[in-house]
Amino acid sequence: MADGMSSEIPRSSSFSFQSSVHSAHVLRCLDEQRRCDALCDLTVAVESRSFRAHRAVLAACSDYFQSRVGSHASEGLIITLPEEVTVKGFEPLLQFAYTAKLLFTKENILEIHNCAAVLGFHNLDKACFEFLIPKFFDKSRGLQGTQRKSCCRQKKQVDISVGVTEDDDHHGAQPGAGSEMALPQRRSSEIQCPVAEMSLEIAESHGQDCTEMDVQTDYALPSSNSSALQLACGKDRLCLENCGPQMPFPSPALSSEGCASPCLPCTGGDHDDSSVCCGTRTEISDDCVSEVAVTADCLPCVTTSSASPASMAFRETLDMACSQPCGPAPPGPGCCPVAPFGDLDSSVVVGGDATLEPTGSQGVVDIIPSEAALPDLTPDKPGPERSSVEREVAEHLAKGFWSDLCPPQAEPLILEPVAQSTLDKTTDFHWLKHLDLTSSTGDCPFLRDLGADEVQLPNNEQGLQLEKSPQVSSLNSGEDSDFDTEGDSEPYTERAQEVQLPFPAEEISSLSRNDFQHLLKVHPLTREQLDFVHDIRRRSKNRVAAQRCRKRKLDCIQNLECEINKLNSEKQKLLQERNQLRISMKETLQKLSGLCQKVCNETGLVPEQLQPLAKQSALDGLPTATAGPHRDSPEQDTPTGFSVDFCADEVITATQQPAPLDCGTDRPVSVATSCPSPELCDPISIMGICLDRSATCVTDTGSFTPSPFPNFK
DNA sequence: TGACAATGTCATCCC
DNA sequence: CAGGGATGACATTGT
Repeated sequence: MADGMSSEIPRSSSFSFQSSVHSAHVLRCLDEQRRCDALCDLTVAVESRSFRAHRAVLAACSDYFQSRVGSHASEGLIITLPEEVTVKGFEPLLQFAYTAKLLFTKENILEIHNCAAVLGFHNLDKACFEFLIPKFFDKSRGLQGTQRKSCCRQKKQVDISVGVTEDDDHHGAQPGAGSEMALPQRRSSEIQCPVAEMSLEIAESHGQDCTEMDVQTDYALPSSNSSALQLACGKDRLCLENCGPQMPFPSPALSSEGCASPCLPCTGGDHDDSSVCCGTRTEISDDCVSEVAVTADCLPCVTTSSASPASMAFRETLDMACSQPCGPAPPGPGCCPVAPFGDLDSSVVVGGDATLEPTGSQGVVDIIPSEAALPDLTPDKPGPERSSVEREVAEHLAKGFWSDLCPPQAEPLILEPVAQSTLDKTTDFHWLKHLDLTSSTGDCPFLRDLGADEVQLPNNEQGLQLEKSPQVSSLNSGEDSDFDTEGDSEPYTERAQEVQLPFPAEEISSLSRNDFQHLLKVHPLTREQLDFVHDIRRRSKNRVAAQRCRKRKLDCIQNLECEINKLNSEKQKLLQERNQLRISMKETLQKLSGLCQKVCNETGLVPEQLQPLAKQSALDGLPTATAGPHRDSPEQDTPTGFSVDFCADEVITATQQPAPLDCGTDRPVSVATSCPSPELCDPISIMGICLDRSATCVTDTGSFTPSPFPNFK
């Protein structure tokens, strides 16, 4: 059985991990390097100032630098920018290049725009300036209208956030549009702008539609968040990346044709649903911050693809939210004000139900998994091809996944306590509690063990689910089948009619204990009725318990099989390691033999003259040297009682026959003091003996026996 | 028609 | 002590 399982383990599975926070981390590191002038290979001279930077970064952001640095290879390249480029305009652009954040004021926006145009800065011109500048200098709207409200009034700079600005505009324009409904949104914006300077956050890849957004909606310019755009693009797959701490909801303006930015290639999003086992690409996508794509050749089908109901439901909800009339209507849940770019950490609770709930004021998208969607994550049957490898990969990826969400080096998020607590939950797999792991996750190789071992529901919660959840599980679904199945329902029904139960028989098993007792109190029953009711309830409960028990048993068996596979693979590894060590030891021995021979030749010593050395060394360093007959080779016994146990081929023999080798006192290693044969008297052979003994001891016992010839190592 | 798996039920133990 | 969960054993049913 175990062998069968073992043989079914995909031997050549390939996996890929894609982290979208990586790019942000790299960018952050580059920015730090720039600030420290580390690894900077370019000096940009602007007016009277000079800026150190990395040419690769600037070349990647600017056509101008691309053309200027492309042909230069010198380290100390200095580029003097044209006169029309000013420090006031260039500095924010440089910062943008390293942070994707553009800090600007009304005073320097034009200069920035000018510099960006001259330098050919990507993703800025059409993306923002065509949108921002008219807003700044549009008399009808005016800067006053764009100023933030209470939350950001203390800012020294003119703080412009497109989303918030328009949000405020909106509030101002339609004060009567349900102030109560708008209140949470306003609170949200208050929460989300505690930063000293509000920066316009431009996603590098979703640029060119700000104007459209301007036309269609003024709410939420998604922060530097291409993922939201990708989501909103209505592409076939969920590909959310680089969400900020508060995931701005995709603007309806961007939800369809408005997204000009190419969605990043989401790995494996094109495959169909979870119907194929071999070659299936399994994705674990956080839908917001990072994406973990597991490509396994033969993993069982646990594919959360775009076609799965879970993700479909997710997207449907998003679409629905996107289609909300965010423009003139009061801001809906999806219309979050722009969030500080911050770090690419996540406060997004990921799940399957795709109900995007702004949890209070923090604007966190809280996606609660749904029991209805969950079964899609699980194959119908537990496949025998599950292995510990899968589990390990899943756990590893899950760990990396969440660690990606919460990189330890990240700056602390500015979150409401609620948001933080939500985040805390995410880091602890608590979100999985929302999944009905107690029932059917055993079918899911990626969730089964989490559900079984790590995500044990609290007792009360579990009991709640078992007793009250309408979608309790496949196990409890049996309760429903009590009265539906042909075998049981009719006798129950008939019997219920016979005893004239005053309440439906279904209630007997579906009610909790207290409710059941209350029911019995409310309805005075005869003895016959009471027996019948208790019988039904007992059998129903027992039926469910039996199902649970069987499932547990199966899970236990599978876990044990996984354990067997794991141990087998470990054993194979160790055997390979041992063989390699033996081979290397033999090579070392051969080299040593050559060296000894060389020593003999050069010094003119005969091998016998090296015997005292060998003897002394053996006595000093070889603890197993004993004087006694060799039990395996008595023919090698010497008159003095010393024997030489040496067989140069033993290494190879041991390699071919992995039977345990004796080491230590069982096989006394002795050194000849007299030479029964020239071969045994060869010092090289003697050293070889010792080394071989030493090697045997190391490989077989795991303990290291010091070589009697340390100088020859 | 027998083998096998799934499921229901009962008895029993334990909490 | 009653109620309920867990589990082994057996019976039944469907494939």
